[in-house]
Amino acid sequence: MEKGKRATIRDVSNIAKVSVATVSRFLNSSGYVDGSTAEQIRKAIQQTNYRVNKSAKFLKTQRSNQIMLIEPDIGNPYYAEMFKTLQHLAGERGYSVLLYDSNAEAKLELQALELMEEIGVDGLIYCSIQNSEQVLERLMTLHRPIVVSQHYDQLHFDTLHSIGGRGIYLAAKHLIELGHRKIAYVGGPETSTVNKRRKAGCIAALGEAGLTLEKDLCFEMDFTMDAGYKAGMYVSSFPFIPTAICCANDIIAMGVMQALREKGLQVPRDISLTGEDNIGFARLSRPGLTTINNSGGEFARRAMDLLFSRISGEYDGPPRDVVCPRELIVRESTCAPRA
Amino acid sequence: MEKGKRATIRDVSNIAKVSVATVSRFLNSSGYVDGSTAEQIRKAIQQTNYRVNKSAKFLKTQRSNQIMLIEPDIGNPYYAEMFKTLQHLAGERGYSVLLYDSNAEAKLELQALELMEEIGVDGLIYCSIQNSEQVLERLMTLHRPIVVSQHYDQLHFDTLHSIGGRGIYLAAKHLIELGHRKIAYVGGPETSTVNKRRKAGCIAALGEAGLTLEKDLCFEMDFTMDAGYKAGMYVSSFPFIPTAICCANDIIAMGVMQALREKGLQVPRDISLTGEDNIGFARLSRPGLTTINNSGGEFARRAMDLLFSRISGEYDGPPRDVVCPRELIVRESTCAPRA
DNA sequence: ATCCTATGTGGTAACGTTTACATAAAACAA
DNA sequence: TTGTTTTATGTAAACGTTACCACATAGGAT
Repeated sequence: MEKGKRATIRDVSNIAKVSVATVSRFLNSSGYVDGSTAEQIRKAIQQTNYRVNKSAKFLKTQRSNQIMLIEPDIGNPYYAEMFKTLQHLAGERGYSVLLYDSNAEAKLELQALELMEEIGVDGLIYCSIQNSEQVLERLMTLHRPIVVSQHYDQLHFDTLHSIGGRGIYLAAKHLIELGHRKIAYVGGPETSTVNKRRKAGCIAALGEAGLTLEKDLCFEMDFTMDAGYKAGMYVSSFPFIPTAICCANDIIAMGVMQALREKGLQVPRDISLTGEDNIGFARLSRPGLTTINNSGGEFARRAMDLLFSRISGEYDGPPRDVVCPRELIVRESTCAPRA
Repeated sequence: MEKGKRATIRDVSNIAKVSVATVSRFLNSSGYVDGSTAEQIRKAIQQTNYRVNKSAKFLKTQRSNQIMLIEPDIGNPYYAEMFKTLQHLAGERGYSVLLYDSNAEAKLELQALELMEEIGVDGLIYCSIQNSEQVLERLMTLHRPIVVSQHYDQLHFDTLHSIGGRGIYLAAKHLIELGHRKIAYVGGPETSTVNKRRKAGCIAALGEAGLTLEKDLCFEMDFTMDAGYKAGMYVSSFPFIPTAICCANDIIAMGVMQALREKGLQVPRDISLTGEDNIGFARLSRPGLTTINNSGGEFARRAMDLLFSRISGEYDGPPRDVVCPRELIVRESTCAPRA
């Protein structure tokens, strides 16, 4: 073995005085290898500091033992938790996770898919807040297991809509049951499918109570704290402010809360506030934010199950549509409106 | 080409009626290829939906065009920003970034290094808040460009200590200049090198003013919001509370702020508060947090420069030690103490 | 006419694995 | 004994690239 160069299986086999095939069998526990031989090989590996070359292995086996996660913003604690859990679970099965942050841009999503093909990952978990036709088409040409975080009427892949309208529906319903009638909605970009669904959830809850979402109480901007802050500043300058605000996620709600506080409005006395995602900051904020438990970790677990049942070949049927259950977490940011 | 299988360079060459060598030259712009031939190849690629197989390419070239980022907590916005910037910059040079979240555990860091060798990444950016001898040793056996986020007295790798004691020093100095004399420190785990440096920075500033860090005003727990919250609850129950608290990072400060608020103490009127990192939440909190600008993006940019100068072979000298400049950002969470 | 250089193309040996397939000894059954 | 199964090992052909080498043609310069 040359100095400075990486040891190969051949180096090991030479030192252990066996064939490469035997070393390979030893490494993969695939086939017979004698105890004393194994000991020789172990020594040789130790001595050479040998590590398998994954690329060569993949080339032969066509299994990369990698999965890819595409998500729009790793700065969002929801996705950070998802990634961490995913990495952990994948690790247990000998897989690693390739994270691609799409910044919510379709162009970058497409780039990620290119990369994925070139690398030959075994599966994909695709989370997006928009809905690019082009991406969808590309996804279909990928002949690999895929889990998508959105529901499609015509199912092509396994879907897991942890991000649907159900959560906001529950939150809005909670507000209505508390007695609120004038409720605002602060969501993400109008074009975002996630936003559409969440808004629809809000409207549905209002509808059941014979209420409507007033046009000037519906803010569709961005899934960020900044956007929430702006919406909060805006709405609190109205002559007749709503008694409650239903936000499409927690960080928007944090922004809104900030703005209200600056305007001298108290949550929940003057105005009730709800979020969705149950991120750490929501729990520790003051008042604690009433929100929807939408755990990135829980999503990761279910997505992993779906993905691996396909990768392992255990399941090979039609696309499945799994709904991530959700529950309302009532904290101090909501109460009955003042009479 | 078989149906359902991935197209190879051979499929392309067959359809375009040229040799694989020519196709390879075309793909890599390495060598002559006639205009009309190029057109044929282009068509064939289109038709077969061909994508290069990175593993095979790597096997031959020994370049993976991947770099790895190891960091302790992607849930921390500082690291999230670092990753995003890194992915962006790397993408511009045709590289992709493999993120490994170590959860601040040495065991996982070692796993990451194993993976890195097996995959054969071209470079590593290693961020850690501890200092495992074992990891350090392992790093030295890796014959690849490495950038480390800590300063070592004996330099073995390029280092970039964006995370040093300088920031806290500036913050503490700021507090002292405002007139504070009784200052508390809330940091991370005692064993963490980062914590040690930051604490040292705090002590240094105090020392210059002839002050010391009182033992019962020094809290070393964790770099989390929860820990900050606990420390805040604790310190505010003292009979003589300090007039200022110097936190080792922003999320600790957020936790402290929460606790103080619950205890009825006003920031900064009753107590001044500083953080470090300048994360988004710090800017939007109320009052805005006085902090140290320690941008993950800036770190990423510098780390990338260091790493690529080595990967490209442009630089091959002794290890370099780069200091990330830092600046105090004064917001509303600090003011002079009440007389 | 001859030589040189620039242009264009193909053949093929690696790169480091895995995995039939072949071979052989040992263990066991009849 | 003989035949069968189990255990143990080696040989060599892929996997999809790249890059070195050889070769061929064309156009210019001498």
